[in-house]
Amino acid sequence: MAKIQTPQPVRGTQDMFGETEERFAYVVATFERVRRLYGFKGLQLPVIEPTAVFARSLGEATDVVSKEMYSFEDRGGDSITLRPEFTAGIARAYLTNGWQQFAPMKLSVHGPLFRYERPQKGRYRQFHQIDAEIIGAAEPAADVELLVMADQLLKELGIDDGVTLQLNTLGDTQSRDAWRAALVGYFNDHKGALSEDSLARLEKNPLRILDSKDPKDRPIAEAAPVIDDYLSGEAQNFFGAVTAGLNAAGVAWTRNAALVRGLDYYRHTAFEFVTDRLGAQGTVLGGGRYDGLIENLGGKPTPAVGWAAGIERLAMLIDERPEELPTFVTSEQEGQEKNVVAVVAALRRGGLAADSITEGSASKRFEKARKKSNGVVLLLSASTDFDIELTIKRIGDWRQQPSEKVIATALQSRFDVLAAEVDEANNYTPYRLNSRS
RNA sequence: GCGAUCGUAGCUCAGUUGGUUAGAGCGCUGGUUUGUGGUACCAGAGGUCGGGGGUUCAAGACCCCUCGGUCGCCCCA
Repeated sequence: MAKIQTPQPVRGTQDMFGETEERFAYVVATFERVRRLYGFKGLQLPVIEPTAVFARSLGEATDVVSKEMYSFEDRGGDSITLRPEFTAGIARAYLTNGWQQFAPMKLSVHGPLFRYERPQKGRYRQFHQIDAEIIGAAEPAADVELLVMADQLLKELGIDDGVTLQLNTLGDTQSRDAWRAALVGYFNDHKGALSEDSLARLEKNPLRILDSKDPKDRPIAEAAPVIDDYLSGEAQNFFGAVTAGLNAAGVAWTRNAALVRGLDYYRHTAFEFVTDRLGAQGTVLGGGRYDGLIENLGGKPTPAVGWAAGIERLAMLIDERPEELPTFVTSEQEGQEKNVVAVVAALRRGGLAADSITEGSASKRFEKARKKSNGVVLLLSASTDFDIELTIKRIGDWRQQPSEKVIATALQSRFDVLAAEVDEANNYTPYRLNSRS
C-alpha cells in the first residue's frame, strides 16, 4: 500500500501554538486596549480586494505591487488580490461606504496580510499587522496623536527599550517632487560610483538610494540634496508642529533625513520605530501621512495618516509570557468522576479556569494534575450524597503551608464559596479555612 | 530574485579517517516505590537520518539535484 504523504505547509506560513501564540495574542490584546484609550474604532475588513485597490494606491513600480502580491483571477474572471497591506483597503472601505460623513475617523484593524517574499526571521508570506489610521484630518495634531499612541503601545508592551522613533518629513507634493527631481539629477551625475542595486533604484525609486546599506553608496547618499532645502514654508510649519507636539507629549524622537518610505503614497510625516534586535528586519512599526491616496482611489482629496506594526516582530521582542494554566481537579479514589465533573463545572461557572484528570492511577493523576495546573490542585478525597470533601493543594509551598481540607455540600449555592476559596488560593493570598456553614 | 549556512526521535543534541542492530537527556505511555501523595527506580513506545539520485564491498557521514529552516542582500511591518 502506498504511503500517504502529509502535505507540507505553504512556505512562509506558520502554525502558532503555546508560547508563540501567547505572545501573539498578548500583542493583539494590548493593542485593542490601547486603541480604545485613544478612541479608535475597530474595523473588520475583507482579506481579498480587487487588485486595482493596491495597484493604484501603492504605486505600480513598487516591489510590493510588481512582484510580491498574491493575485489571481476568480471563477468570475475578476482579478483579486490577497491584501498585502491595510491602508489601501481601509481607504477603499471609507469611500465605498460613504464614511466621509463621519470624518475625521479614527480607525484600527489587525489581521493577516500576504506578500510573496523570501521568508526569514520576522518576515513571512502570511504575516500579521496591527494598524491605526486617522482619515479626514489634515492637521499635524493627528500625526502627533498616532505617534503618541504608538509610543504608549510599545511602552505597555515593554519593548520601548532599544526601540527608537525615527522621524522625517517628505514635504507636500510640490516639495517632494522638487526634492525628488534634485536627487535624480544628483544621482545621475554620480552614476559611475553607485552600486548595482542603486542604479536599479534610480529608475524605480530614487529616494531609497538614501538609505542604501552598500558602503559604495554611503558617501554619495550622505552628500545628496536634503529635503530641508526644498520644503515649502507650509511644509516646514507642519513638520514643526508635529515635533512640537511630540515634545509636549514627552515622546522621544530623532530626526533621520534619509528616512523615506517604500510606498509611493506618503507625504509630509514619515516615521519608523526601529530596533537592532531583529537582524535585518529593523522596522517594528512604521507609517506616515498619505494625503494623496484617497484621490488615487477616485475619492475627493482627503488627508490621512496612519501606521502599521508587524505582530510577529512585536511578539519576538516582548518578554516571556507566563502560560495561563487552570486549577486542576482530580480524585483520590476511583468512581468519583461524577463529583469531579460537578466541582469543575462549579469553578468554571464561578469564573475560574479549571480542568480535570480522571484517567490513570491515583498517583499518576495527581502527578499529571500537578504538572499541568497553575499550582493549585483540588484533590477530591471523599464524598457522600450531599458532601464533597476536597483538599486544596498548593504546589510549591506545601512545606510551609500544609494543605487544608474544605467540605462543600453538593448544593449549588455552596459552590460559590468554594470558587471564591480557590480563587484566593490561585492568587496566593493566605489561605483561610472556611468552616462549613 | 541573489549569496552563505544548516537539516539525525515530539524537543535539544551526540554519532570518530565511510564499517555490525543509529544513541543520550527531556517529554510521552505503563509500572514500582512513597503515602496529606512531588525531585527516586524499572520498563516501553517513538527514527523514510528532510526527499531523490550517484560513488563504494559498505553512506547518517562523500558527490549532484531538490525541498525546507536560518542569516545576509533586496524589500518591508
